[in-house]
Amino acid sequence: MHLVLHRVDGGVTATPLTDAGESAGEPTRVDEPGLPAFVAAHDAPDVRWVWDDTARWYPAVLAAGGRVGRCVDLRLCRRILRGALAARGTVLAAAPVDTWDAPGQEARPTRPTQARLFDDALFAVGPADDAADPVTEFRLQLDAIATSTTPGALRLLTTAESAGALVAAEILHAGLPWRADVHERLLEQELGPRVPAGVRPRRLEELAVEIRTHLGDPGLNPDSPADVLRALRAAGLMVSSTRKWELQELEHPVIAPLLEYKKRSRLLTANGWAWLDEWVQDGRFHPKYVVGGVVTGRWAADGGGAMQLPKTVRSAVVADEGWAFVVADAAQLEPRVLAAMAGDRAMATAGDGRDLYDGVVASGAVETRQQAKGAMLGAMYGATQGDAGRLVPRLARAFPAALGLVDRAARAGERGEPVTTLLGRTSPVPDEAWFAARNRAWSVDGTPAQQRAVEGRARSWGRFTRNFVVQGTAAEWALAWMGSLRTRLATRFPGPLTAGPHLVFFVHDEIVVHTPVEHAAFVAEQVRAAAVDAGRLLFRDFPVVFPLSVSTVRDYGAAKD
DNA sequence: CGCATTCGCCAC
DNA sequence: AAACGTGGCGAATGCG
Repeated sequence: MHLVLHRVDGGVTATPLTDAGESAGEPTRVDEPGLPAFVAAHDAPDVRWVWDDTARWYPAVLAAGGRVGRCVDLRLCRRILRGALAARGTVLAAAPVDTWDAPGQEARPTRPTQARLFDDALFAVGPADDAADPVTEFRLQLDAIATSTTPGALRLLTTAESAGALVAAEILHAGLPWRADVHERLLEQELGPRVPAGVRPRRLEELAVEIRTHLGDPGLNPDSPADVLRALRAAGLMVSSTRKWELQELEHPVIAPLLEYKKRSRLLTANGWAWLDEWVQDGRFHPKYVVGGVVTGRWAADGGGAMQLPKTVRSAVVADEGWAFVVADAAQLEPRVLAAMAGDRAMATAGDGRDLYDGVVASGAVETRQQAKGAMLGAMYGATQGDAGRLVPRLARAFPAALGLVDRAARAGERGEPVTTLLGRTSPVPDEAWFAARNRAWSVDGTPAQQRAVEGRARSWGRFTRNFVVQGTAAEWALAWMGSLRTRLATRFPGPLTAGPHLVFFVHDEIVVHTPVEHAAFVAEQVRAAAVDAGRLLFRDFPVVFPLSVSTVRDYGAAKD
């Protein structure tokens, strides 16, 4: 049973449809304020809410203490289906571009102007009517999935993506517990007492003085790479940039304070007092995830740098009194995903019951874990040089199926063809200029220089498609993992979201659940069970395992990584 | 002056 | 020692 929500004539209609998309009764009219209560009254295990954009509908439900079990996020699903190679021959694929192809425009709480306040007082303006009919769109999508070449995979992908949208909305709502006092103590310790924006904190100023002294340049601005580079060269140091890894190699008294300055300066600018003021309210950081925000299907984050939360500040993430965090990280997720999607039994065996890189060493392909890791990442990223590049051929001999899969993806990309993830998310193809340049280079008046440049660009696109298939399928595994965990937790704790264990953070292959201490063991068990679910959903009975490292901690900084 | 680009670091 | 994927973000710098 589906209930399709639609804003029309100043209110909301809920249209019941069968699973096949056929009418299952008359639409019900609800007024906007009554929507959360309506959703609460009608949510059920067999109900799937259909709406244009989860971020536009779900926050009000959550704010009222409600939640839903399942949904279809039409905008996210449209984007997947529109691009999917497997749905290329469908009516949807041939339909002209319309508003469903536009990015989401969730109701952003913009500050109303005086004029708006005046209008609102007069007319009590609610959200505008929806331009497009979600029932029509939903049926178009059902048809696209059913008539695609891989209906099962696309059904799973769109379901997982929609579940992801629910998770993202719930994390935004609940927020990550954040102790501003702990964070402030850390800042004071690293930088000195708090200073106004634009003023260099004491510890940084001391380091700046040291740097200037060592370089004999009293006017040096250590925040200016150009300035620092000039000064380093004037001091006789041969460097091509001021990057950390390059400076680390040098022997000079300025290097230590300079690296120290860069490290602390980064803390100040990325997660200093300004960040704390802007992003932490009432003891919570509310990460706004963008589901499918990365081409590969990975999530992105909008503001606050949620996907790049430095290890150094994670100690400020402290569970509420009587609560704990269950932190779980999928070990060597991408190579395991690659082994499974390629059906590479040798690689699956390497990862069975142990660290996968240790297993690669045990297979005899390479000598050390470090080599195994470097070569494996190199194979998935397309390394051609250095240690990794040299070792990739040895992996190719040991694991021909897995390496063959990424190589085929790379070659398709080099030809300008799309590639797909396991469930059918499809890569973009290069723009017209890419093809035009290629054709020009290989025409009768193409020059060798043009041909070299074009080959370089082709290899670069090939590295993108090589990685796309693995990164994108790993993102699908993570969606399935979170989706399954979410359902498991909701089944056991059906009340308001934040009254029981709930997801509060996610980074590609790692999740954090905030839970009452007494339920931590149950949560840890469910997190592991959900990982098994995800493996089965994607790879059925292929013998690949997805081990997790799970820790129960009071603060995120204490989690094993 | 605002906007775009570059540099460099953070995460996976 | 650094070349090998996906991103966000902030300060400095370049440009119209």
